[in-house]
Amino acid sequence: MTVTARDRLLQAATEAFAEHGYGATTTRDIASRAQMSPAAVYVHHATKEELLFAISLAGHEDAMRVLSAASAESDEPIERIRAMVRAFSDWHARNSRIGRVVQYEFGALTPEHRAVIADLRRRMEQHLRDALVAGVDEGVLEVADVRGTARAVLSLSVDLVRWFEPSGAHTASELADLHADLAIRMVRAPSTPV
Amino acid sequence: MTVTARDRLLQAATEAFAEHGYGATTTRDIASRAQMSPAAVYVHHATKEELLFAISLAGHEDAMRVLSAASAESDEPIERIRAMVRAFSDWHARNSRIGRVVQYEFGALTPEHRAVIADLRRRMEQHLRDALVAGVDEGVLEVADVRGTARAVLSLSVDLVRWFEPSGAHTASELADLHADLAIRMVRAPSTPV
DNA sequence: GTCTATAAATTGATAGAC
DNA sequence: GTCTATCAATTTATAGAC
Repeated sequence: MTVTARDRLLQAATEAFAEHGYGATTTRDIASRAQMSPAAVYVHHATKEELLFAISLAGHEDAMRVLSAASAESDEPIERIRAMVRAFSDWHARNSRIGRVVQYEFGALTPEHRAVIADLRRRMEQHLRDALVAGVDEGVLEVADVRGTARAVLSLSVDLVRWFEPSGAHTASELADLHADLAIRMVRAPSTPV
Repeated sequence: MTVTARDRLLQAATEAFAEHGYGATTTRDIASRAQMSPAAVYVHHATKEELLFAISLAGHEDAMRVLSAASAESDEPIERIRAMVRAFSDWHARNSRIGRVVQYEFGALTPEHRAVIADLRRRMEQHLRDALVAGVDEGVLEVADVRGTARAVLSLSVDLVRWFEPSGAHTASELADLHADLAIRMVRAPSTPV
């Protein structure tokens, strides 16, 4: 895999956006991080917003891919949800800078781009809701408010991008395992054996 | 309570920072929202960052006050934690724009101001950790990782500022009750009666 | 404490050479 | 596809009148 100028540019923009936010990031800062001139940025993307959209779309698609793969690991609701939360937290921890752009810069997208991303988000949330409903139907989960609980479970995974540091108290794996455990405790029917 | 120009300014800046982020907000935008000239902003605060610090400090102190008050409601660990999570989620839902500035613009502060805010945050987290440890000692809670679980419980309350809308599917009260319930399920010892 | 006017620097994006 | 140079607009912040 050759690292192209376009790759360097996306990497540089991701770091800059994650560090200062989209609006506060200058194209000169991006260019400097990617070791190119300010003008070279515009060879690859017409506007700064198009750069953001490319990063946000790829990030959302990768997160969705990871969530779907985890969902397919098991047919049993508890193990399925455990795998989904573990994978989602793990992804956000290992890709915390992309995650920050993905989660915090949604409002900076154009209305057209925002609609594309909103659809991806809806599908991710629906994926988790489906798993919760299946578990309730099988009687192994007890979830009074599926919509709110799905949001809460996702909050657990997503919010870590706000503070996670690889050098911190937990590795990505440790945090993912902890979150998976906590999520299961949030939704498991009391009668279910551990 | 008279609404002073300074109040209008803080209110305007909070809304602008929450909507576009600190870096992307212009002093002209703030002035226009507060119905004053661009120059009038500088009568009340020397720099844009001082405005941010004033908002962030007041927000953190108010959240801390709410958390402490809730903690004092009960001596029993489960009810204490239920009250703390309910109050913290409720505050973030009812003050979601202040919450967004408080949570997302930490990095935009000067190192000196950042240190002040970091200390307040440490104390809030410690407050919740103390309640968890007390519950474990009394045998009503089962928490393998106090530090990680405290963070996770706070994530539940904090992350809602990213998406909460008063016109949405849940009111602030409903969401706060749900989060309090979910948090208790995360930490309660299985043997404890509901 | 408010305004108008403006300084001084920085911004996103483009022109044109190589 | 990269660069240097630059435009036109916008930025934070200030000067000075009222």
